[in-house]
Amino acid sequence: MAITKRADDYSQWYLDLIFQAGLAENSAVRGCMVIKPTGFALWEKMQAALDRMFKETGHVNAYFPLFIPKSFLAKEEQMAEGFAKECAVVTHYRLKAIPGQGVIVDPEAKLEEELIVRPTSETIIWNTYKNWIQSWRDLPLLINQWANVVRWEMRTRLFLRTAEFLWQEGHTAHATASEAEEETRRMVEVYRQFAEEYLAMPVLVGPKSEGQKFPGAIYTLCIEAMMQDGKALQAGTSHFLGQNFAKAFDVQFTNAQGQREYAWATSWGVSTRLIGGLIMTHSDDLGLVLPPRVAPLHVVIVPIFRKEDEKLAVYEAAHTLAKSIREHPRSAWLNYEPITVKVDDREQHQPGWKFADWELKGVPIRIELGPKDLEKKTCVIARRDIPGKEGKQMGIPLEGAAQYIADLLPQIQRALFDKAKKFRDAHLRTANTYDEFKQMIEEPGFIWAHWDGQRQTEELIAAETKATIRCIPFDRPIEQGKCMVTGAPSHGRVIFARAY
RNA sequence: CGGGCCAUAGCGCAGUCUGGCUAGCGCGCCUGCCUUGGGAGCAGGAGGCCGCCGGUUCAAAUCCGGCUGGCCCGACCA
Repeated sequence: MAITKRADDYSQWYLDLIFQAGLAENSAVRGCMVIKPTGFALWEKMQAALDRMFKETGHVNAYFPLFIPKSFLAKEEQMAEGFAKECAVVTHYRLKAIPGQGVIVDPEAKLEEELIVRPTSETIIWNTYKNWIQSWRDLPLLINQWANVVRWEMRTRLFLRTAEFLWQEGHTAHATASEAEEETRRMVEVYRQFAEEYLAMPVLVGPKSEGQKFPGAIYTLCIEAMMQDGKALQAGTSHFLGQNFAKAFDVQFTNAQGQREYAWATSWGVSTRLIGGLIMTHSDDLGLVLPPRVAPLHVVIVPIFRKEDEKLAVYEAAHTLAKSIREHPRSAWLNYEPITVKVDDREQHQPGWKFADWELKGVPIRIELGPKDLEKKTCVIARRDIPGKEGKQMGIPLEGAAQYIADLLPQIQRALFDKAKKFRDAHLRTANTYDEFKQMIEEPGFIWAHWDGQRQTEELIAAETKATIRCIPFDRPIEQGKCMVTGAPSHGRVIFARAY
């Protein structure tokens, strides 16, 4: 029943929380999860906000096939190499029923060319773009897809790494390199904004090292977040693909000067992994803590009463209050969606049980309403981000409660971001020597260190310490130094950490 | 793919070593009473092919053989 404490076993806490809050569970299919209604509602909130931001930056949605002919994957060499080891492959198109033995794969029904279940859609999409792009006037092509993808991972963890996951993948085509690079940068900025303003999750933004970039990319920009155990989570990536895919799929257009050119590409994505990141950024030993801007339910009202007449009066007041909150003027801050409220009228549970239950579910605001409050025409408002007595405000007049809540939600959002940022910054440290680094990496957090820019050096560090370069932040200080391993010159520190 | 462990009620487990009684416990579920301002209490009740197949035995959850599924630890990863 009780959730494992974070301090005792962080990963067990994470799993306990997901099961008990009812976000997801393991399915009958190895490595694939069932996202339960509560978890999916969270995903829908994220989708809605992101989709809006994509549209505001000029993108439109489309949908491409789940299956990709095997030969497509081979056309872009780096991609084939990067994903070959984790692809699900469809080899047959039919089963055969054998009486008494169930079904077998019909050996007669072998596909001429195997189909890959998409691990990402660059190949099928660029194969399609070939037909869509002829002129510079067809560009830019700014398309996003909401989809599921499959990567056959050896070891999986709910939300963070599952064999199948939900995501969005943007795939754009541009007439010039600089336009595509601008797009790459624009979209990582959209992700930063989403992570920080909706998920209240502070992130570092910048390129990945050569060794960590996406297969097939010229470079990869990322947002990188720190979890409460000090490990890094890659929360979103935006890739500049150069002309790699245009060349692989022969996507050429005629420019304004009448010359044939290959198109320039970007791709960018975030996934249901963000739900894992959200959990590991804010939640506590009592359960989930949701930032108001992505919380499917903002307010829950717990009625308290003894006798039948009290019950009637309390319920009536609770529903009146709920109505006043729902009908409160909408704000841009919630994308003009209403504040969502639920009156917890479950008769089989007592108030104390309900308090704990809603804390587990992460609802940002809980209102307690009982006979004592009704006498004074007030209510008690409790903040999820400040558990216990300190987060309770007594004597809020029922009249002004809706306004109070409308004001409180942004404060909670802000407090969550500030707390997470304070934690992140407190766990950003600097190492000057490799010995110092090795010692520091055993403690939670990120480390700023000088690196010579060489892939082999990063690989050596990873092999010896399990730490990788997470990000080369755009806003890092310019600082001349020497690589902590090789002593070769470095023009600035990069961020190292152990990662999920 | 290497190493370790597990399979008994919806969930978590005991029982297996040393074969034998009606297979048990906690949580959850159902009914009723009582309670409700931080995870209440009492009473009654439902729920099992003991993973599957075979063997030993008068007798198997328990011993033996095989199979299947799952979990954990390592190498790969959004």
